[in-house]
Amino acid sequence: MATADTSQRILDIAERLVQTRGFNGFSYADIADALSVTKASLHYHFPAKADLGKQLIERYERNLLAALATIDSESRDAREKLRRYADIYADVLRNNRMCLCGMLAAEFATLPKPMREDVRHFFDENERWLAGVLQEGKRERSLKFSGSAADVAQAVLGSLEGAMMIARSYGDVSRFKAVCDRMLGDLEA
Amino acid sequence: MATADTSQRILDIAERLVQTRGFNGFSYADIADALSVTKASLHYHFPAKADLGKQLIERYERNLLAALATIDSESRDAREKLRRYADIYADVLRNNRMCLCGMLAAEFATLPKPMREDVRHFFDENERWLAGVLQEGKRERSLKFSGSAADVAQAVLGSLEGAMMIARSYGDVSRFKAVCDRMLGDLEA
DNA sequence: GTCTATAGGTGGATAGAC
DNA sequence: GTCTATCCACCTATAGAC
Repeated sequence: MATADTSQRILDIAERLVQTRGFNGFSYADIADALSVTKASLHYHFPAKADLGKQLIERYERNLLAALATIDSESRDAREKLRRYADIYADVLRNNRMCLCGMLAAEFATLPKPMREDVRHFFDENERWLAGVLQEGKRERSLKFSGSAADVAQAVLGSLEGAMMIARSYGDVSRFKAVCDRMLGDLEA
Repeated sequence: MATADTSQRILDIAERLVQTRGFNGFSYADIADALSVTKASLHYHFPAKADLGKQLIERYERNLLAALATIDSESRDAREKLRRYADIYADVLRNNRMCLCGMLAAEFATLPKPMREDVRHFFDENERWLAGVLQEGKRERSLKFSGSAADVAQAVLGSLEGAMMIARSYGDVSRFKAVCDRMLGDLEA
């Protein structure tokens, strides 16, 4: 479709801005410039910046869950699922972006409350999916780890978010890939 | 000393603000309120916010390097050094703060250039020290890992920063401790 | 070194015409 | 739905008195 509706185009621009500059690092004026509309017309679609932020997270989570469903349906084993999950992060970084919610986690204390709950929910869903994959991998013997799947899921998520954030400071995707491959290698049976 | 000089008191307040709210999340007015002085007097000590930010990172790094020197001199083996390194992060988180440079890494794209270089330098120093400790641990057999010490150092730093950032979103230090203990356990021989 | 006062700009947000 | 015009709060920063 060449004609995405206006709200979606606003969200596209805003998403890029948050992932590169943070929620406190962009303004309605930035979006207005990029879209060649006025600030006032943006307020028609998203009355307050908090509304925009909340819908941003919710769309981001929906898109991720859809991607995870695709991975679930297309992968042969848990090992492959985990590899493809990490690839999602690498692709984001390749566009010089940070994970939307990783970025918002840093700004957590300054976020409107409704956004905070959504950020946590995003992490919860990631860990839930990861724990499932890890458990599956242990059962089928494509993955190995000690301790609970939930604990490992938290460690994996934290590693990816942290490595991503640091690698972006160096503008160096290979740095992320190295950390990533190491972690995946350790988990593979 | 009850009488720290004014510049240091300004840096103390600013440090807390950056670690909790980010560099774009506080203003000179916030510091002025906390110190009961006017904004204008702050500009006498730090003409521009970029100057304040730069000195903030440099002091933070000096303090960290001093702490690492203490760890080096007081620890029996590399295993203990690594544990105490992780404890520094846990203590920061216990004060509801994020690592100063982890925070700035998220805001990297919006930072004044001189601050960016200092942030990277901070990470470099952390990794350099970590790689030394890891190498030492391998030699003396208190630590074990595959691959290069430099690669593992990057993974460790990324894990701690990421786990810290996510745990802070939940206001849950035990979440960080769990990830941390798991990682350290894997590295101990 | 700290103050008052203020400049000059940008932030999010609203009213009302078209 | 998008525009012009505007509000008001806040931002970083400076000038100049004390």
